[in-house]
Amino acid sequence: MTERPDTDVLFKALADPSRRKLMDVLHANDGRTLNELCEHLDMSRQGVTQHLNVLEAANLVAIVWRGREKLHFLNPVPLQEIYERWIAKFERSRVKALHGLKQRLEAGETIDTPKRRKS
Amino acid sequence: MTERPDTDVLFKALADPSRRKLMDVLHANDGRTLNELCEHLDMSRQGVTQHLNVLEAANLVAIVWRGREKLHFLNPVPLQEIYERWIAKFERSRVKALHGLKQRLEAGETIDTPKRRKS
DNA sequence: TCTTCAGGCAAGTCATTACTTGCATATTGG
DNA sequence: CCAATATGCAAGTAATGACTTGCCTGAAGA
Repeated sequence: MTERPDTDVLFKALADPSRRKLMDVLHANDGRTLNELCEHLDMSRQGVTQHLNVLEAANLVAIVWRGREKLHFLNPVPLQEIYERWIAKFERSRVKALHGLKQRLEAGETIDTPKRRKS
Repeated sequence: MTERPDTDVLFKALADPSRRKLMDVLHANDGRTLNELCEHLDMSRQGVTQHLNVLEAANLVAIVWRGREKLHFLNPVPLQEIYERWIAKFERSRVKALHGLKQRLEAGETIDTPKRRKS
């Protein structure tokens, strides 16, 4: 049960606030050009381009050329993979997890600790 | 509609394959000690500790001390935030997005392009 | 046609991150 | 009480990532 190769690309694409912002902007109004997107980010055009390349590599954004301008469209499909692989899977185990906690704690004696600080 | 501050910490925590692996291991069997977790990762104990600290900061893993050993438990709650803030939100707009694509393309004339290569 | 506009490519810088090694501390079991 | 075990803390390194600047190319419109 090893990880699909594009999973890493996907998560890394979502890991940057500027890229999430770009997705938000596209979500509000899909099909924008590069220059339009630049107006929402406080960085150089090339910076935005690089972020968009990452999103495109993760298949979260699709590109269509219209003449000299580049239109960007959201593709939410990969997000579905995250849902299935992560959210659903872990949500199902929520009750189980808390149950396991109790079991383990009751097995060992000590619970609270003296000298150890960190949580 | 700006991003909650812990959102970034959460996404960054999920962005590393070793950390996702740790979550998988905990999902398979919750409540493991640090040493047990180390057996599944090909790196030094301190490396694993640092990854676990990131997961703990993101509130994805909870720690309980039992004597000298540190038990780790999954907390799937933050994943739910991702679902609501990201998956559900963008999934709802899937049809809308593709519709917008058609509209934009029909508005402009050119669709296919000559000299431009990329995508 | 020729200037303006939209965007690409390359290389360099700076910060962050992943990981290591070495040593210190607390707990447990004999 | 003491050796072995479980983990923490600090500092260093090497790689990755985010962003910039400068220059180049192709399409549009007066």
